[in-house]
Amino acid sequence: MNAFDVLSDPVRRRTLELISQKEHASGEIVKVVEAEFGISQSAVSQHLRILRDTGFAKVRKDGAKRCYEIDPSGFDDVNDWLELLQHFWASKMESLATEIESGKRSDKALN
Amino acid sequence: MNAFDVLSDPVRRRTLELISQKEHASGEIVKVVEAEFGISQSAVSQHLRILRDTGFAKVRKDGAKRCYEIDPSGFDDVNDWLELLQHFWASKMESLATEIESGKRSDKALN
DNA sequence: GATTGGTGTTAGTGGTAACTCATAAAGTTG
DNA sequence: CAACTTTATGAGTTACCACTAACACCAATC
Repeated sequence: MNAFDVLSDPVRRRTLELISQKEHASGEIVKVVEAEFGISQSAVSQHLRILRDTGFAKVRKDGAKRCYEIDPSGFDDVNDWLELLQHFWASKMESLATEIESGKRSDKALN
Repeated sequence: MNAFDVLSDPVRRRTLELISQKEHASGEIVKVVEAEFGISQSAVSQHLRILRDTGFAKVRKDGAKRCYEIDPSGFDDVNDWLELLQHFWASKMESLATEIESGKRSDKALN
């Protein structure tokens, strides 16, 4: 599954919000998500699997519990793509600014 | 449709790549996407409608042609969410770094 | 070691989104 | 104005993804 597909699900985004602040046991995440979205433990567990498989979350065993924390590497593709795009239109804005600037200069020259 | 849902589609991402560099007529986008993804003009047009409706693209009429250019405002939600999240784990990293730093200091103190 | 708690997995189902096909609308050209 | 170009829209179909239900697995507790 693609990094953008991962982020397109609101349950997964909420989960990432939770584990980005501090690590959380699976059960804690289930509690919150169950309350806010009304879905089952199984559903949450499947989302957690996706977050693991796509590099958005890391797991640590603590007895029977599984503690999830954020894994920044999952965001690399997304960040790269967004930065590339914003670079493009930023440079377009720059050349527009330059154009306006040179326009101003022309105006001055005409005066 | 959510901003993240918009970006989850590869055709829409490719389209945004195209129009972020310079404005393109609908037909030009169709040509590229048709070649790369093998989908119809209709499908592309429907994607363009989504990009319009969600604030990712702006349109300019030029006779029968419609020229699409990027609209940065669509990215606001995405950028905000990502920045918030990265802020969280960045501060977590900071406190970890502080912890390590203070650990080093303790080591020195022990020597 | 039986039972309970915590979590993950699998099979099957329903809803949604992306597609095609057909058609409309609006502009251009001969 | 008829034919053609360019783009958008609507109806209908298909594929996929998120969900539930049932079960499996492992650890803890009595």
